[in-house]
Amino acid sequence: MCKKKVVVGMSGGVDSSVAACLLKSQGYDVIGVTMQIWQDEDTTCQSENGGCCGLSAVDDARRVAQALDIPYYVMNFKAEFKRDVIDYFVAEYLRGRTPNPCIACNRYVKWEALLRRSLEIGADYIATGHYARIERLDTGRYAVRMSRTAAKDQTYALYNLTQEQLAHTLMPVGEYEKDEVRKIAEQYRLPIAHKPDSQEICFVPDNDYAGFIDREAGSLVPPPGNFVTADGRVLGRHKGITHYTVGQRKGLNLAMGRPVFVTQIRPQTNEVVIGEAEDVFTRELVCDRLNCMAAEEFHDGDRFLAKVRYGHRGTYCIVTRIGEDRLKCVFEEPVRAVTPGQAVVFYKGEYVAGGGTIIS
RNA sequence: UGGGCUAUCGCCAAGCGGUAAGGCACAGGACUUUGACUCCUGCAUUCGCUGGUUCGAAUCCAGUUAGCCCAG
Repeated sequence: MCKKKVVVGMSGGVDSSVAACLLKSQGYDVIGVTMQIWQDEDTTCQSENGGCCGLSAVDDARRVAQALDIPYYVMNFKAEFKRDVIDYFVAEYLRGRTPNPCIACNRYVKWEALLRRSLEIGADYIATGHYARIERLDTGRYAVRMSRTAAKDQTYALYNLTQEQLAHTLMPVGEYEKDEVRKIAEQYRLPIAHKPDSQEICFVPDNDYAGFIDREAGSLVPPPGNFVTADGRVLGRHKGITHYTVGQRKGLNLAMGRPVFVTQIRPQTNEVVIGEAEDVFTRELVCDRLNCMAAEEFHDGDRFLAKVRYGHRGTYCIVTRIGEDRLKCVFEEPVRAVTPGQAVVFYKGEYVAGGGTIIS
């Protein structure tokens, strides 16, 4: 018999480690790979030499691979990551939009680049530690399905994967609850069983993404401008549109006596529009750059549960085609902070039907 | 130059002789494989200044300073 070969993207965290573990016990020929995407060589070297912390992603992943007795490699994807994630991220902010780097990273780096290279070395699949399931539907199409834990569902960030990519992907962790995953990590005595999960944008460790953009884009960064109301009244000065996103409250430095929020960013006039809490709600949006997943295509009148951000519970909407690659969604109730640049993901039941990028 | 009004945390604002509410802003934390939202905690030994009356004043009195309004 010929064991299926699978490359597991290992971040050094609990989930991807358990994914590798599960696949191995399921009989796959497992290869562990950590994608080097932005870390400095220096940093990696330092911690590898056993400095004070010694807890880099690579270190942890390597130790897990050792514990599982699987081959382990580090692959360099810095160029792809720079082009498809960082440059995109910065360019979007300069345009006054709010990108989702994880979605770009998933589609273009984790899947496109890693999958290609994995196939090249003879793998049949790649696998990750995402809380999601991949299934082949009766229609023959592949789709991402919500993880068994509704509380820990990561399908939103995966809506943009292609059929081809899905056909070569495994997500074993999606069948388990989060605490089950931790238990498995403990059972197998994986060295990272107790690492905390969660982080901010991985390539902005200090969480100062505006400062990151300043360093990346330099003189291209838009200058300070006015905070205005929808009817044009000037309320104050802002630090530059890259510091803001729709729905934002904190950091405005506007003492209006009540909380106020960003309702719109106008790159043309370099203005940030401020409004009341209720002004942040809208009933419709337009998106483009569509990707179909469970759905073969989108039809006028289709009704989906739509998520407008990671962690959104979802709101039902009716879609209408308004262009070759463009859709209008009308929600059944108001949705908060629909933000250009973010993704809208459509669900049919537990399956991702598809999605697109919000443009207004 | 007369007359009046107001001066309390970065902003707004309670307080009316009994030992400084609250909101906004801000800071820290929680939550979170994006940005946000949300939640929790913190935030004036001091009330424009100087004296006085009181057991006791941000609260009463006098003077002083600043801003605003009306008159000229």
